[in-house]
Amino acid sequence: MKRAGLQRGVGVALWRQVADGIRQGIASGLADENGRLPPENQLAERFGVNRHTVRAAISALAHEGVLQSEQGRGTYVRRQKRLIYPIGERTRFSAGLGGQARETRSEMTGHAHEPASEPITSALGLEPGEMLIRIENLGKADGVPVSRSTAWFSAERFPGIAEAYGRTGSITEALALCGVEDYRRASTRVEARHADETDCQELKLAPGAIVIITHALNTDLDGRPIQYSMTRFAADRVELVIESPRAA
Amino acid sequence: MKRAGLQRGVGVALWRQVADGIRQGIASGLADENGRLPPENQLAERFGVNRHTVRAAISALAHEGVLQSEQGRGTYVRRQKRLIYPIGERTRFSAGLGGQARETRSEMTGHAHEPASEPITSALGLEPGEMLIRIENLGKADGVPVSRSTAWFSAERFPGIAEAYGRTGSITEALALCGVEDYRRASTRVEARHADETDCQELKLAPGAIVIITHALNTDLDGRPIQYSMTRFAADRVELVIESPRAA
DNA sequence: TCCACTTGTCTAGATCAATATACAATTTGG
DNA sequence: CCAAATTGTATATTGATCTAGACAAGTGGA
Repeated sequence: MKRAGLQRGVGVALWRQVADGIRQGIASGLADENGRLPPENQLAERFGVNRHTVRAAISALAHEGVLQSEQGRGTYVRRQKRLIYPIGERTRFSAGLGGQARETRSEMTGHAHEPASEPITSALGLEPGEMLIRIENLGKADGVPVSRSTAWFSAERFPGIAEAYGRTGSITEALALCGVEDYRRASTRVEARHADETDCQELKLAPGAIVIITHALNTDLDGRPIQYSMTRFAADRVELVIESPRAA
Repeated sequence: MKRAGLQRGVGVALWRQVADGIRQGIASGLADENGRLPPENQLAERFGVNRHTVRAAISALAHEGVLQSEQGRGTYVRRQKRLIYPIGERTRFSAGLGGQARETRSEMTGHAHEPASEPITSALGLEPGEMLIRIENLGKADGVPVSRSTAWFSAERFPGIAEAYGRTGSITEALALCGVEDYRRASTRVEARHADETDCQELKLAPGAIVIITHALNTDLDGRPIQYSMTRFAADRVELVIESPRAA
C-alpha cells in the first residue's frame, strides 16, 4: 500500500497532509503494539514524499503532543483517544463525559446582554429586539479544552442566569436556581468547518484544524424554549454520539 | 474590523485560509443585497494580506462555483445554501432531502462480500469472520454528489440485498424484499475530518475540504441489528439536523 | 466624454515548502 | 566492540506562496 492520497499545489502543505494522515493512521493501527511508529524512511515511501517532509509532519505532531521521537530508538505515540460526547434528550456537558476523563470542567469565559437577532429569535420564539443574555464558556477534560459554547437565554425570563452560572459552574444548577427543574434537548443541528482564530486560541488548536459545531435548542418539560446554544468541538479530540431514545 | 485571524507558516496557504474566510463570511452577510462581494482591495485589507492573495482565494472559489468575477463590475456570489439532512429514528436518504432538491438519487457504486471485522462485528452482534455484504453508494441531489455511504449487512440474513438494492435503488425497498417491513435508526456517531483522495474524487470536492462522517446502526422493530453504515457528507453542501423525538 | 472604481495582467523579489544527498549521533542486538 | 537501524543536522536546489508596485481593460455614473 504505497502512495496514500496526497494532493499537491492546493494550498495545504504536504507535511500537514502527512501529519493528518499519520494521526488518522494511528487510529487504525499504524503504530505497533508498543506504540512505535514505522521509521521515517518507510513513512516517506508510504506517503510518497521525501523523508524531510515526513519529519516536518512528525515535528508538528510532536509539538501537539501526539508523538515523541527518540534518537536511535524510534518515534512513539503518546496517547490518542477521542472523547465521546453523547447527544440525546438529556445532554449535559459534565455528565456526558463522565468516566472518560478524570476531571471535567466547564468554565465561563464571558457573558453579555444583547438584543435578539435572527437565528436565535425564531428558535426561542422571541420578538426581534428582545434582550438576551449570552454566556460564553469553555469545556475542559483533564485540563484540555474540548469545546467552546455560546448559550443564549431570554433576559426577561432568566435575569440572574449569568450570575448563577458563574457561581455554580453548571447550566443545569443555574437553571434550577431560576426555577427550571429540568429541561430536554429538543433539536440539534450539526455542521463542521475549519477552526477560526478564536477557536484556535481558546481550544488550543493548530490552524487548519476542524471544529464540529452543534446548534441546540433546549426546552422545559412543557416544550417551551429555554436556551439556544452553539457549541464548537475540537474534532480531533471529540466525537458525537446520537442516541435515538426508545419510545419511552 | 481589520486583520481577521489568519495564521502564517502553519502548512495552510494564506490564500486557502482567505478562501475559507470568504466562504464563511458569505453566510454572515459579507456580500451585499445583490450578492456582490466587497472589492478585492477591501478584502485584502480586511484579511491583512496582499490583493494577489485575495485574488488566488477568489480564483479558487470561482473554480468551485461559489463566486463569479466580472471585470469592471465586481465579484458576485453564485448562491450558497446547504441541504439539511435530518437524522432521527426514521432516517432515510431520499425522504430526508425531499423538497429541498428537485431530484434526489442514491446510486450503487459497488458491492462486495467480506468477512466481518471489528467495528462492525460488535455493532451488528456477529462473530468475527462471519460474512458480510458491503454496499457502496453515492447520494446525489440535483445531480450534485452530497454523500458517500458504505453499508454492511449480514450475508447470511440478507443474501440478496445487493442485487435487490441494485434493482430498486432504495435500501428501504431492498430490505422490504428481504422481509424487513420497517427499521429504525438506533444510534448515530458523528465525526469530521478532511476529505481523503477518494472523497475528493467521488464527491467532487476540492482538496482540503471537510467531510462530516456518520456511523449509524439500524435495527428492526424488535431491536435486532440489521445494518451498519458509514456515510461521508460534503460539509459545505450539507448540514445534519438531529431531532429528539418527543416520547411518543 | 471623462472619471472613479473595479477586475485582469505583468514583473520582480522575499520567504516558505519540498526534494536530494551526505553524514553525525544514538540505540539495540549480536 | 561492531554493525545495523534509526533519528538529528547541514547544505544546496527547485518550485510554490506571498508581497509590492505599476498599468491595462472593462463598467457605470456624472
